[in-house]
Amino acid sequence: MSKELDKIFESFEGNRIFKDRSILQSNYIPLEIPHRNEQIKQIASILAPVLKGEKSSNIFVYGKTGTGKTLSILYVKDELLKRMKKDNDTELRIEYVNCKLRKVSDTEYRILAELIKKLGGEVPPTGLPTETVYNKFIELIDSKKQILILILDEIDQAVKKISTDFLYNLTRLNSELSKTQIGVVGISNDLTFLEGIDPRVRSSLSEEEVVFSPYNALQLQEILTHRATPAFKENVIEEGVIAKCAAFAAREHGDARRALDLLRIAGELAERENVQKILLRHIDEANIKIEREKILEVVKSEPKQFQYVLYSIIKLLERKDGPVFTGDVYNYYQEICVKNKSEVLTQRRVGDIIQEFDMLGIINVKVISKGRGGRMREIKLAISKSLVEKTKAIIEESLDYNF
DNA sequence: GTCAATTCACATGAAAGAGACCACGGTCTAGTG
DNA sequence: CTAGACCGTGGTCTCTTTCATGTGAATTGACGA
Repeated sequence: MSKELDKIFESFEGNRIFKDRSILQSNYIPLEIPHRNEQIKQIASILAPVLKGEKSSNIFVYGKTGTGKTLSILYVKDELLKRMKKDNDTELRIEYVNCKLRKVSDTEYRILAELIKKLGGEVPPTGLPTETVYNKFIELIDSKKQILILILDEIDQAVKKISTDFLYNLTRLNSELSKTQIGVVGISNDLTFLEGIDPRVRSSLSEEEVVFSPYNALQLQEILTHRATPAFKENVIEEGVIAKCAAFAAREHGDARRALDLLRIAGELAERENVQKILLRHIDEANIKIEREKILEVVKSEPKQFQYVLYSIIKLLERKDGPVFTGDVYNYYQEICVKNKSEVLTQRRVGDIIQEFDMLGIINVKVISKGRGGRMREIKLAISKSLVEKTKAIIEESLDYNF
């Protein structure tokens, strides 16, 4: 419904750019997935037995972000469900869970809770022993004869946060079920993920493996064209825009999601400016905007202590050229805490916080050794000057005492 | 001059604590007949 | 007698602290040429 309304509003508001914006959104599942036929066929043939009521092999899917893993799996899922015969006595259920989404499911408990919810059960958000939740899950799925395929997206993240026990339990689950059989599809961004896993779990979990290699610029270009044609009105894209988008994303290890985001944001920018076409410069602007919003959003939502640490880094780097080191940051951070009458975290913790900022791409961190001078992190900012100023302003707002 | 041991200033890991949140079951209270 | 309020216990979850161990290269100092 809302999609239809979008269309209506867009055409009424004198929109000159978009025909159907939703096509460029990352959760949109297109009818065709270019350059992934091989993988889709592979997955489909592995999962095919479930149509006859037999258990399929477990699959492990690798590939970096934005290479179409999730999309392909969901596509196969839909096709399978479409072809499922109604008269079959064993039911087929396929459930998808993203293990990374914070607040949704990044612990064993929550993944199970999420699954139970999808299967129509009910489980409180916390408070129960995990054991109970397991039992409830087993009870729920074993109530009738069915085949269950669990798609666990970003499973590497889950294991990092939980432990491999979870996977072990999962693979062992089949032996505890009498009527139902479970197949697991694990999706991982990390190609080396299975290396550190218990061999028993590894062998049962990755009976089959499917690899998604990154798209190259040419393929990205085709994908973009494929989506842009129905999404935009005719002749609103300047020559070379698509190519530029593709080039940008190809630099980011062929991330198609990124490319689509770029194109969509560029479109929105053009629309807001009320110009007729998406120009090349809109891509640049979109690129900056995505970066900027991502980072400012993060900084805003980060707790006070994190902000203090980041502020220390910014201030210290402002004062002197070249990198700063863990110790400097910690000292300055302590000062800030004292002056703002806030509690001071231990150095151990601050070290972790610094590393988290690195992961977020706000700073660049390298561990260096200065010989007898010790071993420490070398910290540099990884964002543009103007963005730093903006970040600083945001943090200063929440500071009682300004420097 | 050479080489291994030492040393610095942290990094990195593991474990456990604090405090918020919550479910569950039992007990107490107040309202009802 | 019963429904709802009110606890106490035991669970999860996140953020931290504590304790322990690891680490890369400049520095040191013993050694031999």
